[in-house]
Amino acid sequence: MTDNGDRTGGGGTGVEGPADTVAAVVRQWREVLPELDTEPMHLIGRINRSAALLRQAEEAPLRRAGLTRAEFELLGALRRTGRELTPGDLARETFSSGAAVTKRLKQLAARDLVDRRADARDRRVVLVRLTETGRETVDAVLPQQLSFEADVLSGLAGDERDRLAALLGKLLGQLEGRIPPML
Amino acid sequence: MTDNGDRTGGGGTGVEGPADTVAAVVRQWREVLPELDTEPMHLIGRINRSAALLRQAEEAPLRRAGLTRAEFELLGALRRTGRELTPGDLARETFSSGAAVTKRLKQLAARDLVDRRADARDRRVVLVRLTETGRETVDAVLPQQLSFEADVLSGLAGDERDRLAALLGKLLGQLEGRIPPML
DNA sequence: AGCAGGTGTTTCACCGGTAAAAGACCTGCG
DNA sequence: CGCAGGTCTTTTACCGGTGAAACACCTGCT
Repeated sequence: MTDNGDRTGGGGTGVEGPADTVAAVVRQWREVLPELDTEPMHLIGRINRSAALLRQAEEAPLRRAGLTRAEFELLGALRRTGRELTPGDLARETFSSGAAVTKRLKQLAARDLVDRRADARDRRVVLVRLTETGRETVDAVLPQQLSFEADVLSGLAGDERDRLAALLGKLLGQLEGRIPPML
Repeated sequence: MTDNGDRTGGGGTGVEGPADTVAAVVRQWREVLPELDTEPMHLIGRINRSAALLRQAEEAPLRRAGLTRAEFELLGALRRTGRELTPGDLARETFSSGAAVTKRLKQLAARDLVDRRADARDRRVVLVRLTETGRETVDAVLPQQLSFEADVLSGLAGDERDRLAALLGKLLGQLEGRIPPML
């Protein structure tokens, strides 16, 4: 029982919330299909769009370092766990297929950013670790990412950020609980 | 399997915030690079992860309709504007390259979901519109998407949703203002 | 009129991702 | 022991996306 979908309520045009792209899209849908409850779009559309813009913006520092986002996530997983990981681990950490990981590892190894060695106990298993340059690369790029992120987020007050993070955490909890086929 | 599964023992103190994936990742970074300001990660990591999970979850109804997400967005743009659009328009609406739009249009036209005709005034431009079946397809899928979205969002109280949407709108405003190289 | 330069669309060559099969190896059970 | 079945990684075949070039067409200037 979602509460009444039509929250135009006050009838006022103009005194709307944010004038972002998503709001415009939702408005179009409402005009064409007024019987639909378009409320969820505001939230989910904004999440998707924010994510897309953030990714795109963060591409810049990565390109400078000659890295793909996916490659960086792989290196990041190695860096933050501080251990050697197997390709399988990395696939799980980065939410991508094993095949993709293999391909990336091949390239990263060719550029001497990671190192692969066979596991002694189980020769099916490969152990991947950062090389010195790999570690340096991550440590050089990450602060740039973070400072960019902090910059973007500076448009929100500290407590707004906190509330936003908390609410997203709650939502994410729902999502991760609901869709847990993997992991 | 990685025999050293001692992640249980390591982090025993449980009274943390949301127990989502992002929190765990941030915690790892903080341990390895304590001097970094990892605050932004909470927010941006959650946005990215939520977006990824949402996309993945919404893939299901789309597959049932035999559509890709990108194809659906293209059809959706046509549906919600209610007009004929050119490939260029569609590229801008769906934030993808012209080449991608051309490819998708070819497939959608082959399946008789869209219709292309040359513009009379300017024979360079193509006008794309939904066919009857195209319209029906969108109108059948969209409510499923929305009801799924409403379902996911039902974990949040109404005012939480509103605040979340408002905060994201503010953030999105910043982003769209900051990165406007395109559009 | 004719052409230089601009715009809209498509084609081309390539890149990275995936699912499924193949390959290599372990392990437990008869 | 020896092999059937499972696990981990890589290979294969293909798919969709992109940037840049090609193509087709318009328009303004001389």
